[in-house]
Amino acid sequence: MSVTAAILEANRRRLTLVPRNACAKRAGDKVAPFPTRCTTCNLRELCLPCGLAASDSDLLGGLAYTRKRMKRGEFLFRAGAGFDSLYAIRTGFFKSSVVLEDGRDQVTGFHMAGEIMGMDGIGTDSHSADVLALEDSEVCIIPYAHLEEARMQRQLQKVMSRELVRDQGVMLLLGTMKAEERLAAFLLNLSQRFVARGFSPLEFHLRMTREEIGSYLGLSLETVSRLFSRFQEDGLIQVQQKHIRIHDIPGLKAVMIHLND
Amino acid sequence: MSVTAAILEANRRRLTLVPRNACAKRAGDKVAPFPTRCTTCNLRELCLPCGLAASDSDLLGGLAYTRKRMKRGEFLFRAGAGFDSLYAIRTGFFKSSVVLEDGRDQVTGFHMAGEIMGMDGIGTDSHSADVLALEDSEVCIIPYAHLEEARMQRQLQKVMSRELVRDQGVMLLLGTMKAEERLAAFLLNLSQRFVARGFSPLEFHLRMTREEIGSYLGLSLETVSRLFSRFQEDGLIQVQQKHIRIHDIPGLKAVMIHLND
DNA sequence: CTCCCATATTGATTCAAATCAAATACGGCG
DNA sequence: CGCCGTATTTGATTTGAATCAATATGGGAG
Repeated sequence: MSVTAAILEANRRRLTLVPRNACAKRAGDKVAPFPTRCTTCNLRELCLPCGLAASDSDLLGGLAYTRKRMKRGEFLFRAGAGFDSLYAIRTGFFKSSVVLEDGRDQVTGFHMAGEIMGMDGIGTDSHSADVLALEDSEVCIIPYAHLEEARMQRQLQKVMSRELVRDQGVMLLLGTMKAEERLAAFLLNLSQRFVARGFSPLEFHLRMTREEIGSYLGLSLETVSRLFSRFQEDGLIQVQQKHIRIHDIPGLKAVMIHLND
Repeated sequence: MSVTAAILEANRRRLTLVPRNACAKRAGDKVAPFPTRCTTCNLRELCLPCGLAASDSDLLGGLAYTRKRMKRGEFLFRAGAGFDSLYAIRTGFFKSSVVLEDGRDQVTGFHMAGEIMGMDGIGTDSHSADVLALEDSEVCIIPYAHLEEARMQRQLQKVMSRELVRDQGVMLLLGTMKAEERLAAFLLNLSQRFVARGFSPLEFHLRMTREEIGSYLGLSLETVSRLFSRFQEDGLIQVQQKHIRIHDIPGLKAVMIHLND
């Protein structure tokens, strides 16, 4: 696989794993009254890639987890909070970000259904980033202590490894790409992630603001806005506020890898 | 812990884990004739953080691994190569990098004694980055398939999680910091990693070129060179080619978090 | 020991993107 | 339904860093 393709693929592959058996319910708020069983989850396809798919249905059969509903604008966890659990997104959209003392912050990722969040907490037993719901969402709570099954451990390592590869892609983007290349890469990445979830790859709603896109891409919000306008003028996309329609995927790829010299 | 401190700490904590028992020797080249035992390794302190330290000495006792010597300029592995093993650095210095089609490349990390490399390969069974020895080095080969012990699995997850946190720090650096802040953060990070290994935090030799530093920091080599000169004029450091002497740690921290407005 | 090539420094100029500054458009709420 | 605050677009200007260019320095090969 080419490196560019690898970057594009990275997010699509950031798939989910499932927890070991039913979790203890967490103290208090907004959790589902009963655990949800993995066998009836409509994210099964996305949630059980590679190793844990068909061949391990015996394991799958016994799995269930506690859900938690989140309102838009609510934090799943904050940097510094203690680490207990991983979170698999059932529905919704999240952003993660880290903050510097002086207030500058950097969006480090956007997350959608089937993806795992919270792995930053494993190493130090506390989270290093904030995670915020960008729309009303629902997550599965996967207590880390309950991940004992060896197949689960391996699966988690795969997910974490892919996250490392995805981060390499972001570093490449931030370190070597020009503004227009960054935005093109961003749109292509979103497109691939949507199609992997059964949504149209050519038409979707952005859940984040221009400012959040800019933060993620290391650009000012004005630059993001201008680039959307320019891409539209060039016939690559159609933009109306947060609604995006992609007209020319090859054209965006050409912008991204700078073939348009 | 503050975010800035977290960034600085991230690399220091990127510590090693040990493999499960003696590994089969690999076909052919430059490996040590006999496996090296963990109990006699002088990186033990660095290699066995947290959970696997004193309390797990029973596990430690049985551990040994195959070593491999590397010459400066040699690749440990290339992007696309199949994944078998993780590598713990015994001695030496490495850089990892990813390459885009058009030749642009990005240094994604520098690695020194006690750190683990190769975790990018776990997710897809093939490596996504190149890893190159920047000086004559020696690594321990840790076949991934041999990591069965649950404590080892947990330990690996901790190491990978810290790598994720470290990457967040790099994204913050690339996404929000100005050139001088990036170089200050880089020097402070190196300083902390050296001191954790028993070297002076105030005086060290850079193993990488200005171009490699620039690539890692998302800057041109000329900018890196100019900033070294400016830091020297400002009395923060003393530079003579690759030899660095730090004179003012607080000053560098002030540059990094932009307190000098 | 000396030559040679890669590496590093420094200067001049250009350029991409940030910042500063309005104006406009939405979306949520009373 | 209209108001208000937030988000977005667009324009003007500044600026930080890249690029282009010319030396200088040093380490390694022979």
